[in-house]
Amino acid sequence: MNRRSESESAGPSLRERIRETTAQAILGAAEEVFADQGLVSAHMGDIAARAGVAVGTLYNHFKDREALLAGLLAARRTEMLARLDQALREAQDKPFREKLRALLRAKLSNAQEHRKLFHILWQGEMARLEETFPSACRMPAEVLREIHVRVEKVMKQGLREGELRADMSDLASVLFMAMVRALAVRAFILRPEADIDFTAEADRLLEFFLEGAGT
Amino acid sequence: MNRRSESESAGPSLRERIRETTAQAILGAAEEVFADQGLVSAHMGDIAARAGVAVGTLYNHFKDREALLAGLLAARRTEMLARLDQALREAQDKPFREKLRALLRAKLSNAQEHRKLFHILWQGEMARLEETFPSACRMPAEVLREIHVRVEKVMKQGLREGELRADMSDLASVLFMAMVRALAVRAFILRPEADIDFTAEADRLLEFFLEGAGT
Amino acid sequence: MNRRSESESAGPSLRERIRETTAQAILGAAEEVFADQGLVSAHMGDIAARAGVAVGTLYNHFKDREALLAGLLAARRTEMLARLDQALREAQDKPFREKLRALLRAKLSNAQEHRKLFHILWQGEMARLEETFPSACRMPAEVLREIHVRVEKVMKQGLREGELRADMSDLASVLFMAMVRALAVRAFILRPEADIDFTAEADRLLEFFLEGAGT
Amino acid sequence: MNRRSESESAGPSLRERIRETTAQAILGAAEEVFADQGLVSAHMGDIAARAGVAVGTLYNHFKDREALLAGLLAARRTEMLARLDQALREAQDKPFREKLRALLRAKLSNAQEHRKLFHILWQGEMARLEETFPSACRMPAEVLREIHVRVEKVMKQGLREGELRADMSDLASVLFMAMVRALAVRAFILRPEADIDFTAEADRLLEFFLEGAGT
DNA sequence: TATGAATGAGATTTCATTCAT
DNA sequence: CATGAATGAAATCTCATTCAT
Repeated sequence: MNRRSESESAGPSLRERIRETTAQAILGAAEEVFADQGLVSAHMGDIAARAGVAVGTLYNHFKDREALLAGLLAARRTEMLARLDQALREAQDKPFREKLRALLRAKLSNAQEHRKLFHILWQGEMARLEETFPSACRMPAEVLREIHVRVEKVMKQGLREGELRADMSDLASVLFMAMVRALAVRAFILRPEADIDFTAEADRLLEFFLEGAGT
Repeated sequence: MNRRSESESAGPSLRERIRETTAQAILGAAEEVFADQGLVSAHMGDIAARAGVAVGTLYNHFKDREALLAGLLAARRTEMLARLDQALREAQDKPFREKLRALLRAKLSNAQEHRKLFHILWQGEMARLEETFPSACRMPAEVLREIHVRVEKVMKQGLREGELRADMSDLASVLFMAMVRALAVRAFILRPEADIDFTAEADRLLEFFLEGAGT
Repeated sequence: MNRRSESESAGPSLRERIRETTAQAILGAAEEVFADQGLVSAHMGDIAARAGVAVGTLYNHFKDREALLAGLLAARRTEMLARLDQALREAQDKPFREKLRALLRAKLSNAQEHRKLFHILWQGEMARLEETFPSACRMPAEVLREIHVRVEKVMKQGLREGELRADMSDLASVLFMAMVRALAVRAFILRPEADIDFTAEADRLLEFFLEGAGT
Repeated sequence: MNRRSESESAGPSLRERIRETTAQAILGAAEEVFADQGLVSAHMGDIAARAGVAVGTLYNHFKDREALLAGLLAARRTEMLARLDQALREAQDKPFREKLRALLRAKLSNAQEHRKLFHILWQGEMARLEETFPSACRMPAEVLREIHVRVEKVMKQGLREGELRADMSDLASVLFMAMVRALAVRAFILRPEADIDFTAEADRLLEFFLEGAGT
């Protein structure tokens, strides 16, 4: 791969660091442009301009438009799942309710941080982009599934601990995620400028989920 | 809409009825193609072919691509709201719980019937299509708002009747709609072939909404 | 295919005739541009300009650049083979030498007429264009083979009539075609402006072929 | 070519020898890539990769893509003409027929050795690459002309010795070269894997050339 | 001198829209 | 009104060439 002898230090060469910086700049620009203009109207030229590089440079780092999107989604997905898993680890020995709260807060906090990309992710649940992005469009669904797996695991614990009704267990994860989605959409997309205290929101959501809206 | 008033007789002239038939055929084709290929990949040529007319004909009935989409959404929106309103009228004097159930069933039944368009509608909630469809893209949001208004009205009644907790009243409508959405997406989009008994689903959803998932 | 009722006459409609005219104009322009600028440097824009149409029009008639080249080659190939076959038919009962002369004259006359395309054809024998024109680049070789078949048939007759040496029979067709090629290249390509009497040339070539250059 | 004269010692300096080695490696790689992928599809990146250097290095040795091709052709042309001239020198006092045979064998042997480049050379006879390679594309024609000069000289001797017909003398060289080309194309390009005894082929070609195909 | 990432002009192709018939 | 061929702006991607390290 590289014939160059790593002269003395073990770390990456200067050139490699520059290359990595460019790649990150491109991903950052792609995140903004894809989110601002939508998956379809985001043009390579716009992304290049936002990243401050030439169009060709995009193609030095990503095979084509789809690979760029896929790279972006993959990078952010890794971050998000790491965040969720860390939250779960930290609440490892806590009871069901605490664990669910931890998961919820981690998700909302990550969603807020990447509110723009978040847009794309939830959108991908239904978008008909198989034609335009044969492979990248599958990732949102996969991400959702991976989140679902983690939620489901916590719900199982709730069942074991007798905190959850057995007759609703098949709906619990699905509806919980739907509620989270709704709050996030409302907070980060429909009112992006509002400064919402989502720890409080999270607690109310939890209560709603467990107790229901009835008296 | 109609540039010329019917010449002499009462009803619409033959010519106008033919015109109307063509327009309906175009809308039907548009619904299928927009839903099958997505809002972006649906091409005018495809729609014309599916409708069995020439492209030019599309432009005789709709100013441009966006007007066609807007026309489609407007037509279906009218149908849907009529359905909801009829259900509400029929349950006019019933208690909160019955009214909510009626609304829910009407919504799910309509969603199933137009599952394809439904796809577009929910998608439009977040899609970034302002560039591509400056005006049509606002309609999904408007439709959601109009549904919201009706749901909210029923929720108000629930509050008055003491069936709903006051401390969750601001979330009730939002989270209810989120749950409906989740069930509909699961039933009509993720498992389009499955034959689901959504009256039963509706009842479970109601119970979940009112009682919560906790024990 | 066409829903249109052929109103009265049996012939093609006006629209179809116009369409055909455009297609011919495009093929003509393609012939000139491909020949003038080479298979690779001939750009769709140039062809459209030469044909006096917009770029998009090219794509209404031919799927892509390669299909345009293929269409061009196919059209000319048909013409050429028809010419050769007609010449052979007219000389059907003549002796070997007359037949070969007829074939030779037909070939040279056709080559002169399409001297530009001729360029492409002979070039294709060796050009490495498999990448650029996966399918179209096979046609020149096929055309050569079809000419070869006809030449070979005449040579067989020469053998039967005792006019050809048996010990050279495997080389006869190949070398004959090589000579024809050389004369044509010299006459139509290297000296395109010269006005050469190729009936005389043809007779000398025949004599050379049969008697050799030696004394 | 060489910008600096050797510093002190007589032979070329080490640095110059290294430089020369790199240049040769580049030419070798260029020969393969140009021949394998064609004059147009051969990319600088491919050539650099095949040579085991970076793209930039190509430009340290050759001004641009065309200069690289020109350098390649020039190098091989020198080799080939040297080979022909040596063969002619060795047959200096031999009669016409022997000289022609010597020339023919030298040409075929060289063509076999550089069958790949050979491809390019013959192709260049007609390729329309003036646009792409304003100057390099003239070289194949020049090479052909230089070969022609040598063939013509031998033919003159044949005329003087009374071995050649005077009435065909203007065609003799052209048709002889055409025949050689045909055999070489057949042997080295259309059947590159076949192991052909081209000394025998050469003798048959000579006989055909002198005696003709007729009885 | 060697390196290889960045550059950007330019090529092909798509498709909403127009308009003569 | 229906038709469908023509239009051409706009998007993606390629690759020869440059130049800082």
